[in-house]
Amino acid sequence: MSSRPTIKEVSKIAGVSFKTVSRVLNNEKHVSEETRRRVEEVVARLNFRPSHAARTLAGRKSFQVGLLYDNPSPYYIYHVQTGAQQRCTELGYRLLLQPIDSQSPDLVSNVLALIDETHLDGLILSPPVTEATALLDELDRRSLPYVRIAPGTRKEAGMSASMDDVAAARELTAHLIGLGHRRIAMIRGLESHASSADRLAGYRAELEAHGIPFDPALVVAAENDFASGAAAARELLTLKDRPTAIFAGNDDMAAGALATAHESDIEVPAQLSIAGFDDSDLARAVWPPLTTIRQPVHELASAAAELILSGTAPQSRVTLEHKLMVRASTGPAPR
Amino acid sequence: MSSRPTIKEVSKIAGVSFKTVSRVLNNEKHVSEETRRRVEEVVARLNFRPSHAARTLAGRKSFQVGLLYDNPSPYYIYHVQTGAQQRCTELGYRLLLQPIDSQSPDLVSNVLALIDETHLDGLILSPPVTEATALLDELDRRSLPYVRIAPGTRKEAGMSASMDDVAAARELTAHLIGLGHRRIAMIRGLESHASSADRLAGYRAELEAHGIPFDPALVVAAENDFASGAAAARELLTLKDRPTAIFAGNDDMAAGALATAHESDIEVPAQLSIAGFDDSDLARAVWPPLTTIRQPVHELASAAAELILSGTAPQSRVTLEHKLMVRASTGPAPR
DNA sequence: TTGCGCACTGCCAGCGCTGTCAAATAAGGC
DNA sequence: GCCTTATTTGACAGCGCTGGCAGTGCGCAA
Repeated sequence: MSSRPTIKEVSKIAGVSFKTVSRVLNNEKHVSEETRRRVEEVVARLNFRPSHAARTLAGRKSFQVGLLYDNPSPYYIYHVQTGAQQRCTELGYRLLLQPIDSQSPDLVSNVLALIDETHLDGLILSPPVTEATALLDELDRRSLPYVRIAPGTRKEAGMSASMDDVAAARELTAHLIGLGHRRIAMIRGLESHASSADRLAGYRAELEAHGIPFDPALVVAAENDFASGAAAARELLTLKDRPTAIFAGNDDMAAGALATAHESDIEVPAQLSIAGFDDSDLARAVWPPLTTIRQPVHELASAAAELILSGTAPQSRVTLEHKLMVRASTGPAPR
Repeated sequence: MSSRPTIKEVSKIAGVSFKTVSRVLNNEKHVSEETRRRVEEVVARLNFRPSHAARTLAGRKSFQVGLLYDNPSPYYIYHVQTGAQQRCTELGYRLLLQPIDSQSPDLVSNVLALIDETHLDGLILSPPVTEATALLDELDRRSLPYVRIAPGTRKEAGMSASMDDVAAARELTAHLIGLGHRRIAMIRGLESHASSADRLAGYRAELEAHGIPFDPALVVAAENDFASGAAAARELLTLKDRPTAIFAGNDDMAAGALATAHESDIEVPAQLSIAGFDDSDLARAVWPPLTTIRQPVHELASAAAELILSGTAPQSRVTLEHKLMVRASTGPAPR
């Protein structure tokens, strides 16, 4: 009674062969309008749901795509997940979320295990998994479709959804320069994230475009999190000729810098401007709210899902718009 | 070549029947040590992975559990996910993450569809899905095992993993009272989240235990997010006899309150103490860092996974410890 | 010597679907 | 009206595994 009905029971009640029910479920043609209606009615009445396992086993598709991630930012993960999941659900697919250690020597075999076990139809890679070239090679070899979100390397190859990190970083830097800042520091993120390099490049390019010499002493490395951002800011603020603005590679590090400023009784933005990148929850939760770049994470993920599912050209690339969000953490340079 | 090997190929190479390979894979007894070794060797060499779909179809278990959530907090979701996922992976299960609208009239049928499609072995419910009684009833009827994380109602029934919200709220309130505060306001969260009520109850109980009369004017409702927390704080701070401390039902609302204080040039904690609840990322990212209750989200989820997978008594309950995190957002009451 | 229990192994049905192909029926052409 | 072609339907194998059961070979008691 409470156990699930099968396709055969549906067919018996509808008075057709079970193959016909299968046709209706899969929206195949060559089913008369009348038969289709009758079957659909029984399906609805019995609340029948085809067994995913059986379809996967019998057919050549599993209606499942995997999402690989290795990113400790809850905000980023959350939006990647919801973006991809929404689109997948709409298109009748299931999304398998798979956290994974992108640095592990077993990365490739772990992913292949996942693929073999679940008969995945495709894979969405989010940074930094996007940069695991050994994995990409293996996927190519198996010709398993995959899309990369914000890839850093091999940008020309395969499918991807990205934003223009260089342009965004330039825009943010231009905003600071426009406010009169000349000594602009950068807290750069993890090397393993390709976008870190792009953001640095954009920062540097914009400085140069304005004839401001690039000063390596003003670039400090951190690890994409609050604590390392705070530490980097402490380092920057002890410089003899200290910067009037700090551009952090993401919002977490910017929040860390902000905390350092508070600690040192430096007023933001009166004495020091601080900008972030991502427009995560944090950007609006700290005080003052952060000037930052809104990264369309949700949309990137949903575009990625779209790309992989709607069988487009195997090397389609989508670029989405970022947006400079000017808030209260940046202001005119002090004189 | 690149396509997955099957159990039959493994058996052929190992020189045994494919049923024996199946026995090895499932760790059944009645396989001689030598045969087992030989099979395992071939499995490793071929990198064989049993098809999940086939096992599900043939067997009576799917080795899959679902995690249902409907919570807009990236931080919370992230930790629930990773906690549950880790434990599931360790125990050889796959975790299916399923966001769902707990208010939808189709909730029950949506979940049943998921169960029927994927042959789920069990379900982990996180708040506020834990309170969907129609769903719980249906799961009971089908006798599908489920665990609830931090259930609010029917606490005595079934399996659950929770913390003591009442005790935690009392502890936090006691901390504020200990600092000399007497006019302590509360920003309470969404009614749909059962823990909101518990936290309010704990706050109230502790006040009364100290002979401080409960003042309904000091309790303002908000919606668990930054913006509504900020608005609630604005309301509280315009009171003629304004509170010296605000206890917010979660960190997001506390961060909102903090922003309101900054806006109004009220010094925290010198003129106003603010406390949160959860110890999310936010708690350490804002300035000053929030005094809050550390909620063991990760551990709760992992305990929930443990409960559902290790076939314990059908009404086991696990309670985990919270911890008061005293940081800089609370201080002695101004006089 | 036979019998019996036990540890191990293999055979086969069948889980609930899809793919293939053949059969049945309807529609069109003369 | 008869044959051809298109449309709709059904029969059946088989996807890769597990469950049940029927062996097979061995040691040990009778």
